Formats: sequence, structure tokens, C-alpha cells
Amino acid sequence: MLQINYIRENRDSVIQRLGIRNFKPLELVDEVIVLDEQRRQTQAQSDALSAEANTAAKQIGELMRQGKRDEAETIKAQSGGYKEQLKKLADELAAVERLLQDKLVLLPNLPHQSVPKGVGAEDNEVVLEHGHHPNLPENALPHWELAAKYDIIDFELGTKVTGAGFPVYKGKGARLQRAMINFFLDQAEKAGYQEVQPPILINEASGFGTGQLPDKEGQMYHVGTDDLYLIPTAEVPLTNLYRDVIVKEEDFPIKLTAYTPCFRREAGSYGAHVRGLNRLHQFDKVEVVQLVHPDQSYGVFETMSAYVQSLLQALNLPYRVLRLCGGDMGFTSALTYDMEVWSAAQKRWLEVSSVSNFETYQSNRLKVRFKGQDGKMQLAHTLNGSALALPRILATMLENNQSDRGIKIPEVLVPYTGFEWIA
RNA sequence: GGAGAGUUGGCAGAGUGGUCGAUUGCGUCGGUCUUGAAAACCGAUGACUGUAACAGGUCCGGGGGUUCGAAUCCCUCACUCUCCGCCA
Repeated sequence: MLQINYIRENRDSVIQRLGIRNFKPLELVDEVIVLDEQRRQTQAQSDALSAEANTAAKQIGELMRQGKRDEAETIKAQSGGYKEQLKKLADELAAVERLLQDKLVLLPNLPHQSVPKGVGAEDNEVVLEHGHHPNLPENALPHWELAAKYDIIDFELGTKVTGAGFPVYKGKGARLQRAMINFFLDQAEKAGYQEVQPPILINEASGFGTGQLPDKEGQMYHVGTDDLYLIPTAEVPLTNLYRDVIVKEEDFPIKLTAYTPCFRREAGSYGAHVRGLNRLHQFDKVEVVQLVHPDQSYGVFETMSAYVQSLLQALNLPYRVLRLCGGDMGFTSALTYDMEVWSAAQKRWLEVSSVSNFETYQSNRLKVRFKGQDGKMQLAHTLNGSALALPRILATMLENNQSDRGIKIPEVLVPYTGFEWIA
């Protein structure tokens, strides 16, 4: 959520920057400013009246103590009206605040200066490409056929047990999943991230804190009986660990990592692009999250991006890094790099990681703060990145490493799998 | 699931209707003393909102109510703890 004070003081620049996102209802900005003005006026009225009522109440107390009952009764009689007036003002205030809040959450984060203007994926900027596209023979198979051929993933079984998008990994497939999780977690720990096992069900306040609610409600699975949501990413429980926390400045940077399954309804996604592992309702991911001093967040952002790339390099996967354009960026992000790997049999790029700096957009909702050198409270910056999402890595690994002998396991994973080939 | 007890500032812990935003202790920060440190002593030390700055306002788990006035009384919800039951 954007900070109302910032909007009030930087109206023109806010509008200009939202334009980079191709954000349409720019009139929201002025509506918010007007509502904020109303809010403050109502608040001031209410405060003044409260002050009067407080004074009167104190006088009564004083007079009672002195035994001046009659005088006390006189003031008491005059004080009767406060309650009603205050209630009226409080209702008014609540209404204005609610309106303001409702509008405020509709405003996405302001893009960083480096974010290119644009409306969709075609406007994203390729920052770099790394590695060579493997030359596969004509009879190369897409990963869903490889998965069937070597009997390591069973999509049909998952459909039977749950539904489409819930694959069953078997044998070496399951083992490979576990190997990747362990490899990613070990690497994250080496990079200084503390491993956490968070809950994978979250309450509404957590969903709101990181920005999934209210706008992306339909993307999460909701457990109605207990009013909880299945996490779409570990970012939600990890970042919410610090909700309402005042961090010590010297504790920055706070670096967390977690492996969790992730659940996404992916409503409205169908067709060839979602075949196999390309888009699932349940998948595994290792996530990294950092809470940092505002001065450091963009440096940390680059470090995090480099870290994710180091994983892709270790796995020997050809990848590219995209700087997302304003229109393609997530609602809450100020700057996002997407990492995509080249899936050689499908001949397309698959997104396997997304690294974002949210600046204070999340921390303003979460109230993650620290006391700065000047003694004033400041909001922390939050960042996160996938490191990495497993299914598309697996898909690409299967496709790119296939040969007559079978699937070659990347060297770094062999200590974790205990086998070099899936054949 | 049943019964009972609780939820107060970074922590511990007072406070059962009026000068309580809250006694006190610990912690933290600053100072005195010291070659330095410890101890001792002195002082400071919540958040939010608001203002040019003061002032003012709000917050004692959340929400609602009673009252001129609520941390204190009532209702309700959430959570924690203890005992019982069930159970990976």
C-alpha cells in the first residue's frame, strides 16, 4: 500500500509513475487525496470535541472529590450531549477512513526509475542471456512425454486423486524433487539465509499484509470452514513473520529461506501452454526473502538476482533475465526481474524465478519498521525471489539433458540424488 | 470437544470507576565517578495520529455496551495457559 503522506506531497510524480505501469484510473490519486483531507478535518473536529468532553469529565471528578456535588451535577447535565456528537463524528470518520482505505489499496506500487514503460510481456527488457541453447535431435521429446517414458511423473494419477494440475512424482522423479529442494536450501543457507518451515495455511491478515488480499482472492485456495488460505508462495508466511515488528536496525538484513509447496488456482488458464509441468495447481518452491534498510534494497536486489542466477548456472541451464515493464509487473512490486530458462524441446522460455523489490509497499501494510539513526520510525524494505520454482526447472532439465542414454542429472545434484542418470 | 484461569509498555509485574498512558523492578540509552571497566548514584526511555511548532486526540488482546468519566463494570470474539477427553 502506498503511503498517503507521500501521495499527498508528490501528487504529480505519483501520477506520472503510475502511468509507466499503464495504470488507467489515475483519477483515484486525486480521490484519495480528497478523502484524506476529509479524514483529517473530521479527525480534527472529533479531537477537539473529545478534548472538551475530557476536560468536563475531569472537572466533575475534581468537584466530586471536593464534595461540591451541586456544581458537579451542573456540569454533568451539560455533558450529556458529548456522547452523541462524538459517536456521530466517529461514525463519519470511520466511513471516510474506510472509503480512503478501499481506494488506497487499489493503487499499485510506484515503479522504480529503471522500469520501462509498457503494457505486456512484449515490452519487457532483456537484461542478459546466459548459456547456449542445446541442439536436440529431431526426435527430442517434450518433458511430459519423457516423464511418461521413464515413469517418473504421473499426471493421470494426480487427476484421479485430486484433479488436473496435481502431478504425482514417482521413484527417481520424487527423489529428484527432494534432491533439488535440499540443494536449493543448502545453497541458500550458504548465502546467509536462515531456513524456516512456516505454516502453509495463512489467515486473512497475512494475505492482506503481502498484498494477495483483497485483489487476488480468486487465485488462492480458501478453506472455508476455518477461513484460511493455502499459500500461493512462501513469501506470504515468511514476510508475515515480521508483521507488526519493530526491527533493530543492526539486525538488517534479515534473510529468510523456506521450502514449501505452493498452491494456485490458476483460474482461467487452459490450453497447450499449461501442459505437463508448465502450470500447476500445486508445486514446490524454495523462496528467499529479505527485510532490509531502505538505503540498501536496490543493492540487495542485484545480489538476490545474482544469487538466483548462480543456481541456474550451477544447474547448467540456459537462461535470460528480464526487467519487467510497468504493465507486466506485479501489483505490489517496484522493480522485478524474471528469470526464464530455455526449454529446448518446447522451444520456449519458461519463467522459473521472479525477484522483486517491494520497497515499502508491503511493509506499510505489514508495519515492519525500525528506528533510524535520527530516532524516527521508518518502514523497512522487503524483497523476495524464487530460488527456485521446481516444476519448470525439472521440465527444462528433462528436455535439455535428454539423449539416447536417458536423462543426465546435473553434477551438483548427483550427491543429492545418488544417481547420475534417469534411464 | 468439556471445565477453569488468564491477555497491561522490550521483559517481569502492580493497578477493580475519576489527576492512570498507566506504580515498581529489570533491560536499554545518556551522565557522574574510574587509567579503563564493574558497582553505585543521577537522568532519560512506548506506539499511532496531529501541528509550521506547540497543543490536542487515540491505544492496557480485538469489537461492542454502561457512565459526565472505563485498564478497572457488562456483552462478544480471538488467542494463551492448566486439567480432562481424543489423536499423528
